[in-house]
Amino acid sequence: MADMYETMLRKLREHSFLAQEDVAGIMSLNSHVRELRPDEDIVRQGDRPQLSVVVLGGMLARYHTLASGTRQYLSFHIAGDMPDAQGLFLETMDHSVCAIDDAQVALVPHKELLAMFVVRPAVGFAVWRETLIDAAIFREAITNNASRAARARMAHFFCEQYVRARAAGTAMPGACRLPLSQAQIGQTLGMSLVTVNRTVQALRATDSVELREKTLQIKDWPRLQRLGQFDPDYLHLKGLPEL
Amino acid sequence: MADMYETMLRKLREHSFLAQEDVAGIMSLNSHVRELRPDEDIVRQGDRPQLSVVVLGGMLARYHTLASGTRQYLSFHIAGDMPDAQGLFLETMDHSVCAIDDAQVALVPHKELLAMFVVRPAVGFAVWRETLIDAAIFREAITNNASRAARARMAHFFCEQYVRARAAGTAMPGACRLPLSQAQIGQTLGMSLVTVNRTVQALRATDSVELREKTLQIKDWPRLQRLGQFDPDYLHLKGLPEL
DNA sequence: CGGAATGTTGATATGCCTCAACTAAAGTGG
DNA sequence: CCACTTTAGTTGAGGCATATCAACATTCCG
Repeated sequence: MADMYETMLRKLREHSFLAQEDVAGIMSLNSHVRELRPDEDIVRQGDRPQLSVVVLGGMLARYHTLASGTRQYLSFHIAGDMPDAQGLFLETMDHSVCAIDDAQVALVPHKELLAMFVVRPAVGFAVWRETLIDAAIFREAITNNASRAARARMAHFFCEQYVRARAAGTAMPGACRLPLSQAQIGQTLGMSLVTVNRTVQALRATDSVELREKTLQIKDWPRLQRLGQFDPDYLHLKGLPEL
Repeated sequence: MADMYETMLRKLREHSFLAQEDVAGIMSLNSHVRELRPDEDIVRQGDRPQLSVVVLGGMLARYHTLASGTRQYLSFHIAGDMPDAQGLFLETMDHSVCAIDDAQVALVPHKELLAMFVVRPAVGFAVWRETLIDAAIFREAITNNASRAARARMAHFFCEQYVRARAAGTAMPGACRLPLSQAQIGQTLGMSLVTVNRTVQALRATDSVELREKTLQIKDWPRLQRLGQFDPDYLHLKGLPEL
């Protein structure tokens, strides 16, 4: 299984320069690995976590629970992501984090991370950058959900998931894993299950993507990108692999 | 006019403890004040800013520009907010920042802030916390736009603006300034201008809020809160003033 | 004072939601 | 290993919330 240090370094180096001492600092962090089952929560709304999560494998999600009990998924996280970095500085969680499929995470004590940020500011800045990219992704989701019609909205979502999988190194050529049910996609994009189903079919009919058996098959990237009006700038990826 | 150091300290102290030396560090920052006219941009999508913005007075907004040319407003910012803190760590802006009405901002060089974060980590952590609360607000906007019907969505939005104005000290008793046109509200909540107009009226009919002449009048806070299913936890305000 | 931006109202169209039924696949226990 | 149950996906029909179009009222502002 993936090593935490390697996974974390890979991700941070995507956008930040780390000196020898910074790397050494990261390598000195204590952590332990935990396996998660599908739908299992790792942090819950209202919690005051003392550990930070680094995704090693599988997919995690953040979500809000509404008064009615329904979920709103906010973001999805794959290898290298730190889906609860905010827990480092905000007392209580305003959302929950769960596993989507089987997942492996590393847990690092907040104390150790904070102590390192003081000694090696560059590491703190790199993780900060990470949380800022997160925020950029949230902003894009606002725009996507508020101002694009169903088909474009879903196309955009698929584009993002694919590009991020590419960047994380978890994609196959022209495809990536997307272990979401249609119901979950609905709770992400704010559309009903029925509309999700029909929109998936509408996209399939464009011959640009296909979602089958938890795998997203990209059949015509330029067309999909056009359909979703997708511009990857907001992901702030430096060396975006050619698509 | 408001003093930058005072405004900034007030805001940071809402959630963070600052030692004497941290305060001294902030007081030593160089800055200059700039006046903005309504709709004037201070940072644009694609820019690489070298200065950070602190809002002293008036209201600023962040927004995306879509391919079609229409705007999607992402967030609104009042006294104490740092609406482009992300520019500190991300090369290029993925969105723009503009003034909504007449506004005053202080501009602080990135270099000075970054140097201070190294010397006084607590100041960096406080600003980081600030950006994390920002992200929490974005997440709530995702949920609001994706999963609430027009009336609840607008009620929730009004609740947020009022509570934040209270926290920033810019509110009057039972009212706050909200200098948005109905068109802008539509570009925030993802609804058409016509729907905004009718929804404003629908809310007025509930006798819980009234939006008139750029002022939000809270007439029945518990009812408005109920209508918008508003729970202020996500704003991470410590000493939330009683409402 | 005249023109532009903002707000208001009515009528019509439509995209998406809801309800409902059914199929297919996957997991479970005897 | 097969009956049984549950979950996931699919399809059709009807209704409603919201978009769109269009006209007019009002306020703002140069």
